[in-house]
Amino acid sequence: MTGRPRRRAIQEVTIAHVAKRAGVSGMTVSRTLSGRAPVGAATRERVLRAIRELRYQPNPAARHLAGGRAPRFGLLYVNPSPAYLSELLVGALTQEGLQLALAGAADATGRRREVRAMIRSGVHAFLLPPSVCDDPKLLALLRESGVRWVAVSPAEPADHALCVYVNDYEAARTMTARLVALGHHRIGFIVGDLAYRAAIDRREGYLRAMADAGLAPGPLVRGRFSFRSSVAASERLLDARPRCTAIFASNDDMAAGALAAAHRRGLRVPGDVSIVGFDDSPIAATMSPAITTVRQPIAAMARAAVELLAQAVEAREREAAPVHQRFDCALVERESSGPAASQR
Amino acid sequence: MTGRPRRRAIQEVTIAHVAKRAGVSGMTVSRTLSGRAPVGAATRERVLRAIRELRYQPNPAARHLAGGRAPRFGLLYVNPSPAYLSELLVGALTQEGLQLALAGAADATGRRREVRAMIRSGVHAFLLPPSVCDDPKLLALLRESGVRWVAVSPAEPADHALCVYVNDYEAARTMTARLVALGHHRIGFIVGDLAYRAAIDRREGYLRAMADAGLAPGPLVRGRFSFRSSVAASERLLDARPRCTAIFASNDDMAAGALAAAHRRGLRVPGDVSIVGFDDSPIAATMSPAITTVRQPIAAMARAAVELLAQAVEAREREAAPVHQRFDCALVERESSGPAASQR
DNA sequence: CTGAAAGCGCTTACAG
DNA sequence: CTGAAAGCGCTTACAG
Repeated sequence: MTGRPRRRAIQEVTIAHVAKRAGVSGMTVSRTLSGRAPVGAATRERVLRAIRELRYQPNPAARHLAGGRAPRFGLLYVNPSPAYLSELLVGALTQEGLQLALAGAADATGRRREVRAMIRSGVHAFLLPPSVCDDPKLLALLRESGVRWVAVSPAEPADHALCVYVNDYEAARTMTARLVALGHHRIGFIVGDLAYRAAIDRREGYLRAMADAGLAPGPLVRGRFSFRSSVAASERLLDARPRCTAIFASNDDMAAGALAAAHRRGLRVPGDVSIVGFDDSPIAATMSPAITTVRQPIAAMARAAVELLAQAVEAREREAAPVHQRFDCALVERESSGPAASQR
Repeated sequence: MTGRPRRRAIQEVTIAHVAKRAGVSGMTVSRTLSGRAPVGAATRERVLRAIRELRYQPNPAARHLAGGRAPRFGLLYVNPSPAYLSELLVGALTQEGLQLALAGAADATGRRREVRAMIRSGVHAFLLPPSVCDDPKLLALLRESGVRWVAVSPAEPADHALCVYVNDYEAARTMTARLVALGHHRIGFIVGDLAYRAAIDRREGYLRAMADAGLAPGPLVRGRFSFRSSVAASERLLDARPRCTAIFASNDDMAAGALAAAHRRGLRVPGDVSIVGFDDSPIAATMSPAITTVRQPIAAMARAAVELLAQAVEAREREAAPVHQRFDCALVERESSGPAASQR
């Protein structure tokens, strides 16, 4: 007689069920799944079929405990835009079974304290979004602790063994070229906060495209990435003569500010002036007219970042080969841009 | 001699270290931590001290495996605002060691498929944000599967054993009363999409406050929660005579639309007309003037939701006592509201 | 009030 | 190419 089980299962189908059905040991199932050791072709087939038939799904907690795989990752965030954070999280959490510990201390000291606590509780690796990944003290702490990290859009890719980032330069160049193709010759540019690499790269991309088109760069004014900073800057831009037929703002908040400024001046968008932004933040689709902008593949970057990290942790080498993965942006053409007035 | 360990530890300090230092068994440490069984006061003290001295942090994966605690939760999302989703995630992930599986299928059928897969992989319970929690077929599936869920701001709280929601009615009443206190007697209202309970409750709260103040409800116009829908509606509101001195929009996107309409009409905000919204979405702080609005404690609700769910799962009863937890909103006064013109 | 044993589901050595 | 054993860190029965 079977004594009643001393413990109740937490999962209906385990590796043991699969093994039994395939007529092999649990080991072989594990190996088939991981691909980390040779398995005979016929055996492999039987195992895979059993997995399919039973709809087996491995238990991440058990994997974590047994092998230090299915790692627990930490994500530190500092006051990012909510849209950015949510895309980052959605992208990262796509990884099946990933355990993510979040920390968002306000100051750098608190952040280091949280990191220490996370490491003690078994966090294997960290995902560092912009600005967090540029804190040298934090990086030093991670280095000492022998813990891995991947930087997302860092200021200085060279500081990191693993990083994913976006080609701001190329995207700004493409956007500018698109405006030129629409017949715009005088294109104003609103610079962002030059403390960020992205602001610099976007400006460079714009300048390159203007030079390539044989055009004089339109007036450049300085914003601080905020709606408010942009309104005044945009009014200066709109008052300059000859007037710009297009304005390229370094982010969407500033593009929205330019839109407001244009409305105050009684200008139609895009009839009198085209306005474009960067980031595809929620405000871009919300405004009326909806703003043409550049979309970063944030979720894809987060997914790739998690993937890189998982591989690095699995490899278990002290110094993995550095990987710097660059992602391309996409133009999102909406209503705020159109042919230059002279072309209509 | 000590043979080299056959396996490397994945954690520096485990429950065994704590037990040894406190001179007790691992069991006693576990009991001290869980509070699920009596432990002598003196023993308890020693254990707690050892935990502090060694900075012990329990391993969530081991807990999950051993007890079915530290549960794995699923979060289904459907196209929410990114700000809402990120706050929800941040709030939920506050729970130490929580494993969260995300799914965001576009259609209801895909969603049910994802839910089935998650259940098979050991997800214990689900967090259902608005609109997902109002899908009867999905609820039926969860019910059949014997799985728990908590609804966040459902249309019909009565459909759920566990839910957290916000007091939209009360918040709208408070906001309206605040405008009245600022001297506004003619307050226009932009209704949202009445398919949502929130839209209805906000309107009712507004009407209640006007009645309480002995004021005739100002013109009510209909929007669809979008910026665009609001611009035309607001222009009608602003053209009505006697003119409103304040406009209360049922969400921030519509308040931003009202702001744009006021600017087009050459009206100053809040000099000529006050404009307020609801939600404290990113656009509210971005616009200039920054929009006065109502802030929902989304992260706190998510935290509470996870807590409720964890308790329900732990209790392991088929039918836990229903808990409907209501949260209060906070007024966020920014620049877009001020005293009525007549009061200045 | 406290503990020795068994087990959660998986993977890593170690053998064949 | 395959498997029996041990173990990851914790908790749940079962005894005292």
